Amino acid sequence: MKVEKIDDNIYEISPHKKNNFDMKVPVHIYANDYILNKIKQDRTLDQISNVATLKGIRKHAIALSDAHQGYGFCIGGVAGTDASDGMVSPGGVGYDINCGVRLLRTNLYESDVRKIIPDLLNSIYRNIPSGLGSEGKININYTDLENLVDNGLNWALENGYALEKDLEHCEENGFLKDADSSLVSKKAKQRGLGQVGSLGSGNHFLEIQKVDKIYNKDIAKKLGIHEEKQVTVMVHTGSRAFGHQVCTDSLRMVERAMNKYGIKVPDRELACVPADTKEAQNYLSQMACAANFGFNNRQLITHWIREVFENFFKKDVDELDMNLIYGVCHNILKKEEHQINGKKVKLNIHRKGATRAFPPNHPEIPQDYKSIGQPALIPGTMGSASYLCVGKQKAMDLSFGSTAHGAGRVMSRRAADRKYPARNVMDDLESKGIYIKAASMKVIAEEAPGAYKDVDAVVQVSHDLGIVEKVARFVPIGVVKG
DNA sequence: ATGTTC
Repeated sequence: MKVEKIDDNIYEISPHKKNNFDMKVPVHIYANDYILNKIKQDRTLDQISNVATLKGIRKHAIALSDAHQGYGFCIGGVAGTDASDGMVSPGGVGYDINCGVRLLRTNLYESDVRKIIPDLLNSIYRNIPSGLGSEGKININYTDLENLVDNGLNWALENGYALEKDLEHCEENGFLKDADSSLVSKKAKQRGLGQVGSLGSGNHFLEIQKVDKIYNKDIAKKLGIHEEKQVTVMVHTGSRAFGHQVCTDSLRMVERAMNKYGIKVPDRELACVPADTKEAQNYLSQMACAANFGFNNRQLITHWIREVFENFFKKDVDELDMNLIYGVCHNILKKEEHQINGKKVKLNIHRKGATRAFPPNHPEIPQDYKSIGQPALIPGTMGSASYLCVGKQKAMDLSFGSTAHGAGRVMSRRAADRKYPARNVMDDLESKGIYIKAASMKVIAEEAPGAYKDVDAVVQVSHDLGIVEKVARFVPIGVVKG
């Protein structure tokens, strides 16, 4: 497979025949030498080239600077398919539907939290169920859950778990309208029922961070970030077993439909059906339910974090300025309008391990952020930095308005578990002044910083390409891992 | 990511 450098930080794989399937568009890879070398070490380029063979794909298939191998599609991938009859693929969203990140600010400083960080984290840990199979602490029945997934964050708002302004600062206002819970299996509902408001496991985390560096003071100020050492809180989780089951169910449905319609793809994991089939629409409605689960999951966790801070600092949310800066989705499919060769087209944008990064004045941006662009959050792995960026016009040209979603693995969980003893990882973090509270030692090894790419390099590529602008960098003080 | 193997 020939990978050709066509510009600074841009590599291309030209369309060619691949296992008897024609690539319909080129692959574009956004990387520097270090990242491209990492990306070449797994099946990423093979997978994104397969994506380029899908019927109805437009312009280019994209591997972002955090790309690594996933199920069917690579993670750190973006593909836009014709919204009328192009392919819709559950693997292009992934199992953790609407995994995402939100960033809360505070008016506290490192000196306010440093000494009490173990107590603060323990308290958060007690208040927010974490770990594999963890169950939320609210009691809801099937009807409640159906309301929750059908109405997104409006459910949280009505039930006293959200502020009006939380919704305004959330991608899609925390509500995908295509949701139809009557299409979701009883099994998905049953698995999700106890998990609303739980952190989960793997790379999901909750971090108390401090501002490490501000790159653009004016934009930072508009986002409520004022100086170094200001404390922020970041939440990274998704739709738990509910979304996982929706993906499993949908893959099975789509595989059956492919047999029925006689659709062939170069990799079985790329199961897909055209957008104008009932199966594609069924998947999109179920995916919307899982997305709405994810929005509410992060919202409940936010609510409980606020409670803990209120108790600790004896001040309310307003006094602490614990406002949501923004919340983004990582794994999601959206019907969006884009321009290709000067023509407006409607596309189903699959973002898998990719963050929407719309430029200033885009209609989807909240009113108070219109002039600065959509905040795009790019978390690192535990012990490394996270970034707050804003989307730029170039993102519309290069990546369907998207950027990377995180550092991106370079090593499988199993390999990391073998290579990094959890004790050593914890000692390393503590020597850097990072306190960690984890549900298991295994997760610490699997999520060792060395198992990921360098997030600074990942973000720098997006910044240098001009698809986002760096606004601020954050480093953790304390981490809760599921 | 996930009651980590339908």
